[in-house]
Amino acid sequence: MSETLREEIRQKILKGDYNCEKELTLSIISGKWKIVILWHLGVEGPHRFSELQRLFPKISHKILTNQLRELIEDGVVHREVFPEVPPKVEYSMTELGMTLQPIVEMMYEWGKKRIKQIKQDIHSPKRETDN
Amino acid sequence: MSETLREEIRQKILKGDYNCEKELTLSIISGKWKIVILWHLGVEGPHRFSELQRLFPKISHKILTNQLRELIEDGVVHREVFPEVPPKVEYSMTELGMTLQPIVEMMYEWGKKRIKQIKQDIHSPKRETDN
DNA sequence: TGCGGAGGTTACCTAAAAGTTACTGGTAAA
DNA sequence: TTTACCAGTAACTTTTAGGTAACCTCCGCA
Repeated sequence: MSETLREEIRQKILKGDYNCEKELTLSIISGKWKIVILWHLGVEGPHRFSELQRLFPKISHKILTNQLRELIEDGVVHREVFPEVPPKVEYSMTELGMTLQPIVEMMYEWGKKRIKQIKQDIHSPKRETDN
Repeated sequence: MSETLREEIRQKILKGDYNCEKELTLSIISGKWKIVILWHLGVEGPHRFSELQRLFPKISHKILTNQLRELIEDGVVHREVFPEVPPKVEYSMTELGMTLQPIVEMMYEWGKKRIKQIKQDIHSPKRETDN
């Protein structure tokens, strides 16, 4: 069986531990590196492990594996091993994963705008009109 | 000064601790109860503290305060105290918060669809065609 | 024979998030 | 005069996510 969801999440669904369906979505993209990974795979196409490592120099080896595995278990990322001389493993978005892209995209846009605002607020004198 | 962002997040932005702007968005909605809170405030309008408590019986008093305060600090939720007999405090979405609604909505829709799929998968025999 | 590159695992540690419990203060109704 | 309601705070514990460092394998090559 190809897994489609982390067992832990499946349990939560069955037990009714989620207050609402959107928490499932959040469960899947929550993780310090997951949306960035999703974004790169979604926008730029497949990447191998070492490419991802280079993309995020601060992520540790283990954590990257970890984040990737969870994304795979949740069915949004696909892992393909090429039986080659030095092993080659490619990660790509699944069809399901691609359906997440619009959300990731919106989060990107929202964050970009918000950060712009914030930087402006920092550099311009604040008014004390509200509070 | 009315805060617009948790200090901790502001620091991350300034220090370049985010790999990407979308992580800011995630920082704001991440939290076990935040999107549900946002959803209710956004769709149903203002709620008082005790109403939210009744909405989510499993959340503890302190955690609810906590989640609300972070949402307030991040500028997406507004807190209004009515100086009344038994204290009354109302929480509502800010304008900024409302701009998050489409994202919350999409996450809701995505989660709903996905859970439907998963429940079907659980109840119907699986094919072993892939993997 | 022993190094290096690719991807992976394990044991362990730390920090942050979530949760519990018990307290505050004011008033209104029993 | 005691209880209940409403919102909040402080002290403390538990859980979980993230992170470090060391190890493994397979093969190819110097």
